[in-house]
Amino acid sequence: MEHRIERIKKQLHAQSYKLTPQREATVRVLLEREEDHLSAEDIYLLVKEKAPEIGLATVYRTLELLSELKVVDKINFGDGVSRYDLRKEGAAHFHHHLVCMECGAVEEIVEDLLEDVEKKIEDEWQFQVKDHRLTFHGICRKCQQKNNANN
Amino acid sequence: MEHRIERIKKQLHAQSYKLTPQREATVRVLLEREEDHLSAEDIYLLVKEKAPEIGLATVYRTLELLSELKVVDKINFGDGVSRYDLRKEGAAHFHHHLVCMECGAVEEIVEDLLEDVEKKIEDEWQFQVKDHRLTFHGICRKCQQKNNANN
DNA sequence: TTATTATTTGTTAATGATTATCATTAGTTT
DNA sequence: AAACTAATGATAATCATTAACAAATAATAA
Ligand SMILES: [Mn+2]
Ligand SMILES: [Mn+2]
Ligand SMILES: [Zn+2]
Ligand SMILES: [Zn+2]
Repeated sequence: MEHRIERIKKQLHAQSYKLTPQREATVRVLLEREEDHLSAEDIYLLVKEKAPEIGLATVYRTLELLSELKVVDKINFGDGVSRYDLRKEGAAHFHHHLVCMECGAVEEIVEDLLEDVEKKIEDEWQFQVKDHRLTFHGICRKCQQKNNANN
Repeated sequence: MEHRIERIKKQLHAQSYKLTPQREATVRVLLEREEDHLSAEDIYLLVKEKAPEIGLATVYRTLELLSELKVVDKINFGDGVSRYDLRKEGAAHFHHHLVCMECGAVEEIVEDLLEDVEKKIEDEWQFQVKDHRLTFHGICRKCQQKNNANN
């Protein structure tokens, strides 16, 4: 944890930004809830527990900044809000998601499944891939079992 | 064109919805601009040229309805608006996109590049895939050439 | 140190996309 | 025609995000 904060601090300094207490508190929340996919509002409420004086705009600003630094990725699952997702340490590409259409659960896939596809895109479409977004919509394991039980 | 409208009409009737003049005008705009990725507002302005009396809310309602019927897919490229994209006729899955980070151009890939990946997801994650969203972010052919010329 | 300048923050107001409300219209069924 | 239902258009409401701006904080110069 401290290790990752140190690294983010360095990334900020490299662009001559500072790791202010507000920014640190925000990063800590993101680290603590790494599995989740929190909205700005969610994050704001959690940061408030650590730093009650923080303002919502600061959280938005921090998340924007962390997006620029590619510390977080901003995603949209189609409900009306943006969600912020910590990049896996050292990952070149954004990880994938499995979204259950029944229960809404979101599972992460860290393994990069798109290497072959990207090669194809670069070769056949002459498009130079920098990053990707991949989400599967379907039925999660739990819901499949639940459905089978009720039949 | 007429053929596709007929088919959409049948899909609507199958759920006992009607193809009203407003809905038809909206569908016609979507067909005429099939390559594009229009926002609700964009579509509203285009429909107004055919049917000036139409209201914005009706356009939203129609797009919502067409989404339910899977005639269109609602997507979000990260600017603040939802965009609506006609499904390719008979396609089981949503097509892919290449978004240029420099000029913003959006290219479509109709070929399904994810069959192997989906098989893997189903086998190794026990997740039953119904659909997917795949977008690549990078540099389009044109911008690559432009960049090379300037070096 | 003190004065000056640049960053960052919190509060608040503004914006802009989407949704809800509701009276009106069009279409169907008796 | 009367009664009922579905769909529409105008408008107001909602809600996430951004902008504005004065106050606080940190960095730098004098
Ligand atoms: Mn994730
Ligand atoms: Mn498309
Ligand atoms: Zn589920
Ligand atoms: Zn380009």
